[in-house]
Amino acid sequence: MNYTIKQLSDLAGVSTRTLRYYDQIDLLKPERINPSGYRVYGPKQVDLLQQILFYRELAFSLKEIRSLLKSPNFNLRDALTDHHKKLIAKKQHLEQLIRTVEQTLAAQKGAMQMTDQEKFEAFKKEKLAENERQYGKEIRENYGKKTIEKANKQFAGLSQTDYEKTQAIEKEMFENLRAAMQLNDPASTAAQKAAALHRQWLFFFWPEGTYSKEAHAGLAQMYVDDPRFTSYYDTRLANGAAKMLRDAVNIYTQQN
Amino acid sequence: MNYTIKQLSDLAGVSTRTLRYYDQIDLLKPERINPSGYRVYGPKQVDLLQQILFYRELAFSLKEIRSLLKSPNFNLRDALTDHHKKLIAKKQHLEQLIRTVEQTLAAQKGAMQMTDQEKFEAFKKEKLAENERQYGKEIRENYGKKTIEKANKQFAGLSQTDYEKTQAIEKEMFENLRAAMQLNDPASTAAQKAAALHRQWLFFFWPEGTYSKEAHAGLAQMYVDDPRFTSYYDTRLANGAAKMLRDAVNIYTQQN
DNA sequence: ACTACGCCTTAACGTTACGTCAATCTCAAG
DNA sequence: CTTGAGATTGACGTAACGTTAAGGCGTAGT
Repeated sequence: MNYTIKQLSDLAGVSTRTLRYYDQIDLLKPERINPSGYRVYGPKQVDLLQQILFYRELAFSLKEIRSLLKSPNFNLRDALTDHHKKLIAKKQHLEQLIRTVEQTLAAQKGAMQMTDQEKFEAFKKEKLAENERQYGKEIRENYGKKTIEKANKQFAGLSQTDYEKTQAIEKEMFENLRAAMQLNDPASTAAQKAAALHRQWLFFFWPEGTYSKEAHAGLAQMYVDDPRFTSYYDTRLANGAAKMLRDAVNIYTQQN
Repeated sequence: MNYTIKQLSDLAGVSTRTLRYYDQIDLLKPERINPSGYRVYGPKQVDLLQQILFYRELAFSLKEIRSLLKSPNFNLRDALTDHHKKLIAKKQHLEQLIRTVEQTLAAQKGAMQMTDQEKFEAFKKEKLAENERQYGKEIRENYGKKTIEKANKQFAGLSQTDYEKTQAIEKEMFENLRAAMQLNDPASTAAQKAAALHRQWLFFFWPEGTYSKEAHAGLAQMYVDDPRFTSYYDTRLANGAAKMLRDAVNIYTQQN
């Protein structure tokens, strides 16, 4: 039973290029070469190819396969054990990746819902603060203090008491975050308190049931990745505030 | 805050080659080039690099990252979802690989233990059969039938009754396998019966507690991969017998 | 015999994300 | 002025083939 390159490639389900390549790298040489220069494969080559493809499916590199099949004392056991370790490591890496992507996705979702209800609340608040800085005096003069506070509450969609709570929580969080910045330690008590307060703060803005550790950690990551978010924190405290909060939240969500 | 290529590379923890490459592929261009041809990076580039590295950690390709960061309506959500799918697929593939490697390892282990107790039993049996064919008559004449049977038993380390059981089981298995070969269907009742009998047969030879589905499936795979094993089955029935048994065992171990 | 068509050959570039020289130029310090 | 660190471009190497390109067999139909 002799085969041309095409016949063998059809038989084994690989391309002819693959077989030529295997020839080239001395992995699978044809039995002989006919007068016209054609490669001729015999049954031994068929068997060998099967072996090769078997190990290839196990994601061994061709170089490894060559070693395995060539070395007389072919140490399959060790090679398999070693290979197994590598695969496990790869898998764990992949799982980490997937977790990160899920976090980012969750944060995205959170952010989307926020923009759905009229853009990220932090921006709203920022705008409100800006508005007040710029026009507050004027408005207050015209309509009185109560009018503008009421407007602010409505803009954020919060009740009077809730609005006051978020203000207080955010203030306290910033204080703790400032302390954490001085300690430069995201694991410090201050930093962890800031993370916990951030969580509390989020509960006022995120739709019910939206909160999850992943979304929280993901959002914190977004604070660092998206310059618009970063500025919100960095301008209020100092450069690196967003990073500090992210690191604190990462630790916080991992521990709780 | 301007940086030379080395400074930025130290800051970000990547090589200068990487930065030159990113420049080359239009992923991250320096802010400007100074009169001596040096690359000069500014804060915007630092931010961009951070973004790039963030997505790179998520295992996005550089091409994808470029699209993500360049397109104005950069659709992170869809990209992430898509990416997530790919990662999951990769992970499942890896898990399949790991299972296969584990099966192969388990089979190896089984085979090793067998060789530890004097080489794979099937070979022993083969040798015994050969011995009997070649010298059986002579021995029988000299020592009588009982002597040789006793020798066989001892060789395999089995008691008299166990020895007879294995003989019966193997015979029945071969009959079912033969039927399966004619049907050419590893899912057929005959094939599945053969697989079950093969399992029973193994129990006599494998050390207690050694049996597992993985080891069983792995051993069956070895029957196909190792020509010595293949021949034991193929010569007793027909070409393809080892494959049929493997396929049957694969189905069997998956279903039970 | 001629031609067409399928299969064969080698050669060589493309892919990914850089690592690693090599040859040469610039800069700051001693 | 020398020296050594750091800068530049250029080019090869990596893994496992896919994909042309240009040209030589083989055989079947006209």
